[in-house]
Amino acid sequence: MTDTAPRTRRSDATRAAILRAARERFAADGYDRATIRAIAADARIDPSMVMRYYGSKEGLFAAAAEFDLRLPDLAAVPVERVGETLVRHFLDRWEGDETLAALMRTAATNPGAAERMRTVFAEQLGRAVARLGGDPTEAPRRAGLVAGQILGLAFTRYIVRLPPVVDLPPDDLVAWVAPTVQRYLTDPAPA
Amino acid sequence: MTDTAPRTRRSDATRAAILRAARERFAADGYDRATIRAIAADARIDPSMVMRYYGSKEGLFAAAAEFDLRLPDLAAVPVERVGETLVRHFLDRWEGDETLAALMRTAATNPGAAERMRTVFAEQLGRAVARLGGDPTEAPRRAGLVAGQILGLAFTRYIVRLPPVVDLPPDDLVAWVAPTVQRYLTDPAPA
DNA sequence: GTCTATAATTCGATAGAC
DNA sequence: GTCTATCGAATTATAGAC
Repeated sequence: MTDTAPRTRRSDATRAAILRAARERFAADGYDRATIRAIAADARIDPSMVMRYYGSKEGLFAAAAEFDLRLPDLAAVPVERVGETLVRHFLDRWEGDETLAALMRTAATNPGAAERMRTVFAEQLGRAVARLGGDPTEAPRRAGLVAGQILGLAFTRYIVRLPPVVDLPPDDLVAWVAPTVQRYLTDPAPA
Repeated sequence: MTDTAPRTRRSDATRAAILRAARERFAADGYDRATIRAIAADARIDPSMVMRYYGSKEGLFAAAAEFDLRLPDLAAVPVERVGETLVRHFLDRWEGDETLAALMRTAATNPGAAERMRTVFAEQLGRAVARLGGDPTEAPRRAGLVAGQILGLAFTRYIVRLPPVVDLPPDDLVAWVAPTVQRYLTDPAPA
């Protein structure tokens, strides 16, 4: 143990560059069309490095698709503004991070990514909704309805890029959609 | 012109079988993962037949992705029930036809399919919304918001298959979501 | 009209030199 | 640690026999 390279101190920079390029490519092209070769070219390294560091394309995607919604604590905001808070948070969150787009594009055809998506929304959003109080047995359903509206917004704005939705300024979007989320979260279940 | 095969009467049955199989495969797997070989195998014909009839994989998809939302005339229903009518119609429409799922899966990564999707929703849903009366300059935006909610519902229920949304009976789904669509269609624009 | 055979690519993954 | 070389598999598309 008296060698000159004491630490397992490989090129963490390379590793990070791969991950960054992978996120971009997966976001832009989805799982199938994003090739290891293209990702490696973006990261300015050899394709075989990707295999060395992440084992396989699936392993790389698993690492690239780690996603924390970073949801705020809904118990800390006035209950009548949870809808607005949540919509604005999601808009901010994914305007600055393409990972969710990558996950959506991939989940459309890849079962593993769909499973990941189910986990992310059931656990993270489910937990945030549960903290609002209310009937605990209803929390998953309310979270599911919110996910439906939020993901539909993401799909039309960032994936399909429907012009009227793309052109709407964030504030207008919040004004339109927040009441929907508010209702899914706090209104009594319909008869 | 006195031949024994007077009509360009090729095997229309084969052509239809290809189209049916293509719709199923594209719906289940998306564009990239749905191979011509698999589609041909489903249709019990040779892969080269697909090329003969549709020219290319893109040509086949274009034919398979023709999609008519078959929207009802919203001017013919009581204005306070247009939301309910629309949500119920969409649920019925795509429970019985996988083409929309195929289009969504493919639009996630294929620019041509995304363009098709924009056209379908802008033209068909846009026209239906315009028939409701109201400010014509607002119709596209309202249609876009409705598309966001509706497609999000489809994405969570049929693509990602989020359990709480999958488990909700259609009637409950209508009860929850119809007010949202109703508001996007008929409420005054928020300040 | 239908099928066989194959061309031309492209991709993920591996082996091994340096 | 990084790269060269290549394998084996899968794909779309074409040429041509029957």
